[in-house]
Amino acid sequence: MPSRRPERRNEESAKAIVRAALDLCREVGYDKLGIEGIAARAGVGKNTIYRWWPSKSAILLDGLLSAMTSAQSDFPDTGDVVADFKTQIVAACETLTRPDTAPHYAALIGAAQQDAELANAMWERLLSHLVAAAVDRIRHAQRQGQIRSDLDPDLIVELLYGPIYYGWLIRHSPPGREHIHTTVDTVFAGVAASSAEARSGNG
Amino acid sequence: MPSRRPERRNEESAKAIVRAALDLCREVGYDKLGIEGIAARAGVGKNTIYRWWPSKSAILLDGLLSAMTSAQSDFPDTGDVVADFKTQIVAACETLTRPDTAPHYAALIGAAQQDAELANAMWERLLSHLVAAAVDRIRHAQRQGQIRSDLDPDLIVELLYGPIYYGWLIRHSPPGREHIHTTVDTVFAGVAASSAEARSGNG
Amino acid sequence: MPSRRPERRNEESAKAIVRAALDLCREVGYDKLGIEGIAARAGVGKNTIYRWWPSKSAILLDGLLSAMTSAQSDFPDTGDVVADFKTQIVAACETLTRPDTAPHYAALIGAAQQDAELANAMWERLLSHLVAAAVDRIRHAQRQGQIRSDLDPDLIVELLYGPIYYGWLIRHSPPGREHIHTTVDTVFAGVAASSAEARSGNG
Amino acid sequence: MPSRRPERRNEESAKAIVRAALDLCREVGYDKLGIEGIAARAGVGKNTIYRWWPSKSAILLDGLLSAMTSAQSDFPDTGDVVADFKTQIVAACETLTRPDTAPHYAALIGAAQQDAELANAMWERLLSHLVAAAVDRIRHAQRQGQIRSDLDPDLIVELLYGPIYYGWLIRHSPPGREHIHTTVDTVFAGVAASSAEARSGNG
DNA sequence: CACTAAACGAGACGGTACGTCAAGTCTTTCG
DNA sequence: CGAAAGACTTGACGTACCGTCTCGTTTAGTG
Repeated sequence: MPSRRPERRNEESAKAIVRAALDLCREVGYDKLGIEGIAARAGVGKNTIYRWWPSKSAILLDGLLSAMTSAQSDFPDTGDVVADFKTQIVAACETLTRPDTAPHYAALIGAAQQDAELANAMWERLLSHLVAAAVDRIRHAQRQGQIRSDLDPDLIVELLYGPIYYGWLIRHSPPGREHIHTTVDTVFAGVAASSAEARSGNG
Repeated sequence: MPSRRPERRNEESAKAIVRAALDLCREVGYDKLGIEGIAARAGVGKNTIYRWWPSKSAILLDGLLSAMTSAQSDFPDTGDVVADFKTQIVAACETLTRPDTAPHYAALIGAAQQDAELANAMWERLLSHLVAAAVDRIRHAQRQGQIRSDLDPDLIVELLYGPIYYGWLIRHSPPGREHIHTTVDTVFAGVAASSAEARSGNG
Repeated sequence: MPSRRPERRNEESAKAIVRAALDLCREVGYDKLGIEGIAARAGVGKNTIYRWWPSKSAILLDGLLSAMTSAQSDFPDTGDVVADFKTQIVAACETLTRPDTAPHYAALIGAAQQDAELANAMWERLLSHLVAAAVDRIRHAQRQGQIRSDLDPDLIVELLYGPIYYGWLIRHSPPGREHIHTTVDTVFAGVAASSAEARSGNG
Repeated sequence: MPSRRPERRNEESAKAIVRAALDLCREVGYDKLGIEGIAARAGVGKNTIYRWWPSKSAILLDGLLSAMTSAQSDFPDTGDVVADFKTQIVAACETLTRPDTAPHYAALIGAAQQDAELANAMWERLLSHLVAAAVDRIRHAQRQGQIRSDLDPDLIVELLYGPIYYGWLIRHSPPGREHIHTTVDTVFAGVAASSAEARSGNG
């Protein structure tokens, strides 16, 4: 979705555009964010934007990514899977609370409901790495006997992250450290190997 | 949000407007849905729309509500809380899959990320009843000793519904019956009273 | 070309648009005249212009016509055809010299070289009446024996007006009264009935 | 207006540019003719055009001149001034009818109404020679007693060419041989020395 | 039953932003 | 080092909707 054409492109302009988009989005809101406003703020022609990005959401996605360079792929592995996930989720949830990422991320998730291409790009560039790392960590814990091995690691990721996103997107309450810890604890109580005898059939 | 003014209002036009909005939204997508299009399709003047609704999302919310008259407040209580939630969530998730509700609901959730008033209206009119009923059912199970009583019922609702919404909104995979059952089973394994000895919160 | 749709139209806006077009054309020139400028100057939305006129030239044509309400169809007939044409041509040539008509008329003639529809509209609304009146006057003089009756009246009109327009459009010298009189005298010397013996064959 | 800078200039490119301009003007019309289109068609960078010409009209003027190398300065002088002018005007009017010159010439005359520099260049490079030659021929005829010597030769040129241009630019009818001959005959009837007794100026 | 007042369809209005296009300038790259 | 290629800022284009505002025309509901 970004820089499809690797040819001679003014990186200064590109940065100014992404910066203007991020700032304006925070100031006026995603709905009132427009290409003209971004161009004016960035001191750039509209064409220069249209030349390199197909839509305002693509610009914001670029901006969001560059604001999220931390805690990406280095999933902690201390041996204690529960503690590791607490650490990781708390870190990941910064994106949902920091004022320079939260509104943009929420807006993009909202827009992605209407834009399959954006949804795909977000998955590819924003989430797939994190989810893959989490799945790996879970598999590792399963091999170590810490987690029931009959459960799909993807399901466990959903159980862990789902409540956070649900609270954030539907209930509009940003996730706090306490809340995350309780959630992770409760989920792991259900997936821990020690409770392998838990009812696994359906009713 | 709707019919705040109880004065003489043409119910035929109102129905035509809501119907036109629902149909057009499915046909052209929420983004390209516009008041002019709705008015034209409904054979109605634009003023008639603006007189009774403040925005396209308000119209869609009215339409979505009237398409969701089923399975609202009658939460089952068979004594088996796990089975009851499976039943209820499967029913509730129809909204996330039926083609006459899913796109509108997703669009509204997306739009609500930018519109606090809409978010509030959706909570009030769409979700609060369901969540309250679920909370009640959980409290009942807690009193019966089926669920650990040290857990906030709201948290449990999040654990149950969160993964579903996460899968739907973020991963864009509609929830299936199997998936729901597994999710509910796994969550209840963690919240069941029998696993009360599970670690309930370390640092 | 103007007001094709007679429906409810704001005449105040229409007047403001035509006035703004005339004024701006004089101030910045026809080439730099644009719909946006006219709209801004007239305090009007662009749509209101596009609704009633297809192009800037159509607006100017309307404006030019309303500035030329004088000396239209009342061709003088004093019995002296030469004097009558002097009177009439001098009057008609005001359009080519008055600062509130000359630049617009020149611009429209220029634009008409690239726009057959405009050319047609100008002929129909601007010139055909005048030419028809002149032809009538010539026919009358022919019946009275003042002008050779073997000559096409249209040719005589060309001989009379052609040099004026040529001087104006090609040589860019505005026609003066003396010049017009000399031209008319010289042409009538060639078409007068008294010189009927003039060589009429070709070489 | 053209090649002011005599430095190393690629004559192949120059020719390609002029050719492209002429062709494109005929194909898409003067209004839609643009520098970008010319550059693309000529396989040339835009800068190469801007380096040597200030505007599209300057390119077309160059092109038009090179397409009019015939019948320029060699005004016939057979002794019969009427026949000579018939010959000359018919030749000159080829420019107004040939499909490789007529549209460009009309476009340039139209554009010159808005561009004094272009108007000047056209007079200097296109017309002044022809008019000077015609004036010379008329002076010669006056000295020979064929034409009234009290008339300004310039006026006679206007009388001869004016009707042609008027018919072409205003009435949009290309000049035909018959029409030219009749016009010339009638004009000369008025200016011939034999009709010197014609009224030469009353009030 | 006429009268009045509103809600209605229609759509013109002043605006704003869209995405496209070309202008003329500037920079990079190649022959 | 001139020229091709083309990215750049600028700004107008014509379109599409916005939300507001008349218009006449129904249509209730009241006097």
